[in-house]
Amino acid sequence: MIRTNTAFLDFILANQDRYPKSLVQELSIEKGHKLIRQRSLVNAVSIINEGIAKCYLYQDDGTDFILEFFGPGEVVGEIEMLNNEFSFAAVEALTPMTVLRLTRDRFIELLTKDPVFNNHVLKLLAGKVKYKATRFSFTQTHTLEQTLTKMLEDMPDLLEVISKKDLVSYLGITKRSLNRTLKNLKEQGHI
Amino acid sequence: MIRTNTAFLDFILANQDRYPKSLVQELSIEKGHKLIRQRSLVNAVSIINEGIAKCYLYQDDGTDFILEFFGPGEVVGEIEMLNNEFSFAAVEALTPMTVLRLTRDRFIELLTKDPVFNNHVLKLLAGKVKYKATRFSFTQTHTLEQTLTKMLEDMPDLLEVISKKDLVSYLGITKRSLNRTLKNLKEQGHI
DNA sequence: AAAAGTAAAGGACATTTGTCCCACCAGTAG
DNA sequence: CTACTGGTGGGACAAATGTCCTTTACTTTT
Repeated sequence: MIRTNTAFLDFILANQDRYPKSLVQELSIEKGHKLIRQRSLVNAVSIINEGIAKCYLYQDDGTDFILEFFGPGEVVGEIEMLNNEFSFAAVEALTPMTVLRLTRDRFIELLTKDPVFNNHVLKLLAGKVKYKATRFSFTQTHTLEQTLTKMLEDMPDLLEVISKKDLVSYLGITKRSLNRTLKNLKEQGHI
Repeated sequence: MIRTNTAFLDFILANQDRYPKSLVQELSIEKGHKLIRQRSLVNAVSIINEGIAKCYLYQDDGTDFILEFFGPGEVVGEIEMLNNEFSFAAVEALTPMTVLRLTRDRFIELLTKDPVFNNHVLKLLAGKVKYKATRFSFTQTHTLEQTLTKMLEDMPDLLEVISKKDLVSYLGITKRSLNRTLKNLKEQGHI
């Protein structure tokens, strides 16, 4: 549920000496800081080194919808870079983070000149497609109780790591529904 | 709602002479035929030239969930190819189709040797991510009536092109709910 | 045209989820 | 200490959606 990509992070870290500091900049991000704002220009790609971020959309009606939780190795901003469009989602640090940041030019350069880097980006995009597809399919065709049960099986410490507020946004439901369902699961002994 | 990618199709068609027939094979597909089966090996990438296909997941409980409708220029099988995994979704022709098919090796070769081809694939994946993200966010945070209203605004001939059965799978709802909501929209004069 | 078979529409009720609101508790400013 | 604040949990009811089954409409057959 918190997505990671150690293969890519390892690759980047292993090659960091080949990428001068000025081009792959290591940054610390405070909790709550936005790596990307919605509907803004994105001019850098960030690879998460440490920490967790949420990637979410906010709708006209004020509700947030969290698409993914990003952990180490996940990449942020590449979609906007490729599409040459304003960001369609926002990304915000849920914990203190460190990220490796590539400028737009450097990202494009690596993409065209380093086939291994290019392949990592292709795979990572394919992974995002697959993740969204399976997650939304499941969420859409199962009740909240079924979805929550599965999430808690996959990640027993879910409720310690992700705030209820964020969980609510991730599932696209209300606080009330989450509380009610958690209560049911407890009464049934599933938690 | 039916996704297309004319830029990519134009590029492929314009370069077809450079790609020998044996390597970019043009195929006719009958309505109902599956371009990809779920949980199977995929050894070719298909670019849709004409016709419409549905890309869907089937779950354990027997329900289908349609992820996207693909039209001309959309690409099928590239995700499995990149991830080197069995297919996670199925793709089936809704109309008679023609597709341009690349073998695995040819796809990899173009990806590594043709930067323009590579860039098209990157963009196309980024587009799929964005499409899924915005669509699911909307569906999850709006009622069926709101979602249907928007779909009918975007595509007034929706009900003529897509069967109710497929619409139900696309929205992850039941036939009953669709009928009820359509009836309401008619009574309100929105259709 | 009548009968039979099949798919689509919808009524009645059940379940799931949302809305509104209140009670409770911890922190903290006055 | 008191009063205010923000966050959390949950009761009561409303709305949305699903399940089950009947009715309608439309083919096909005879």
